[in-house]
Amino acid sequence: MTNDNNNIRIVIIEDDQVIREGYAFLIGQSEGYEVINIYASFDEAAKKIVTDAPEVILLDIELPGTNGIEAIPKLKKVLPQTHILILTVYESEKLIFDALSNGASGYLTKNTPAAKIIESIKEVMQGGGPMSVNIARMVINSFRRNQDTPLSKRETQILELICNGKSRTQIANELFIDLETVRTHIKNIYIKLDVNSRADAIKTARDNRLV
Amino acid sequence: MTNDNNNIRIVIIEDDQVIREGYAFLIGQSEGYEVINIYASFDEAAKKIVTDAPEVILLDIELPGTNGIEAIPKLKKVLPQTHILILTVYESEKLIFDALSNGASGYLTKNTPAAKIIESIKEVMQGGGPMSVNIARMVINSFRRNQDTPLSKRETQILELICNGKSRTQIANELFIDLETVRTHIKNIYIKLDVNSRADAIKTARDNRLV
DNA sequence: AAAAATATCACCCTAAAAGGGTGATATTAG
DNA sequence: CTAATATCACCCTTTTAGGGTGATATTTTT
Repeated sequence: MTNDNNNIRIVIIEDDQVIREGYAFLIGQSEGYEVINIYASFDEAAKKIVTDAPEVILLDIELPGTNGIEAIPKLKKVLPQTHILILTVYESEKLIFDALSNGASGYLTKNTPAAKIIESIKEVMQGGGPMSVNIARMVINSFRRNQDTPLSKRETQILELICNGKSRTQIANELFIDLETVRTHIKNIYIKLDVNSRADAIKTARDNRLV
Repeated sequence: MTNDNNNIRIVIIEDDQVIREGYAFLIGQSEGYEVINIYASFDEAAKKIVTDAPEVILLDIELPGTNGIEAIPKLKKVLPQTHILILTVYESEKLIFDALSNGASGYLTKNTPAAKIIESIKEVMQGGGPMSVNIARMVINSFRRNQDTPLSKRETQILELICNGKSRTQIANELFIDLETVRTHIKNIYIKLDVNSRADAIKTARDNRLV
């Protein structure tokens, strides 16, 4: 342990005492890292964390009181420059995207070895976005379009514009085709997707990654 | 070099001869990896790649003729199970998302050390999604919502429903509030975003990551 | 405690848009 | 050569969107 103030200042918020103190010990004894404080919940951390002024927060999702996902925007509000690294057992797609859209800088699962966590802390400080490999795959898949769509190219294109909230008229103008042609395409899209409204078409499109 | 058919079968498509053969050599001499073929362009690869039956393709973006981005869906069409790893100097957000949405399984920049590339090949075979750290940050940032939105919580919620193509009536039903209340919120959203149509609101929302 | 922002509802209005039905024709791709 | 695709046309009714102007209660911030 050193008093060198070039150390990366870290705070851990994690309800499991064993994990919390385990990580604190492992990270704290690494050269260049300093665990400023550890907390069992966000609510406990809330009062003191601003004065802790951490550069990186290791945050669990399952916490008593305010859960980790909800805690992210609150933490970012008082510590905008601080990087938040999610460290959790959960691999649900919804939780991952909620965490990232709320402002998390990375997402690690708890089976991650300590060395990798320590490396990830440095990475996040240098502008990286550390993720466990399986998380990365989920994130990548969320971009991937379905390769076997029932829709033709034109229909996909029009469906995309519908997802952008464009009206038939706007679509017609944008594609230099007649309003009636747009209508026909939309009708065919509806038939193929088995829907009968824009909202349903968008939902089906998103669910099946057609856009 | 070994004839062991448990090796990971790799094809490299890369126009720079030095890089192409350099990678081929480095990967080929690694235990468990086998470079089946190397090509200078997709068009050259197209004829033979099906019989190559690679498990992983290392693909450059800047290629003569068909570029790497366009090549991805064509490759996935004839080799649906094959993982495509983009290996390029480009770090533009558009190229990254185009690559991923076209079906790439990972995205590495060319400054990546050979050892990391070799590790990434194994990772992608095991269901991971390897990315360079800076790429990962860009991908994560694409999920991140703007923290200082001009909109209130309710307005953000309604804007999200608008992005899902919901009508005022549907929104009212979903939120258990009056149709007129929804109207008022939408009016206020329009004022705050300085727009006057759903399509423009959606565009502004997406551009500013309000949703 | 006062001021500002937010969430809720009401009613005026008109033009645009959506959705369903039916049919036709030219081009393209398998 | 047949199926899919892309294009356009006209019938119809109901819903939606957007603008204006107002009120009131709650919540948040100052």
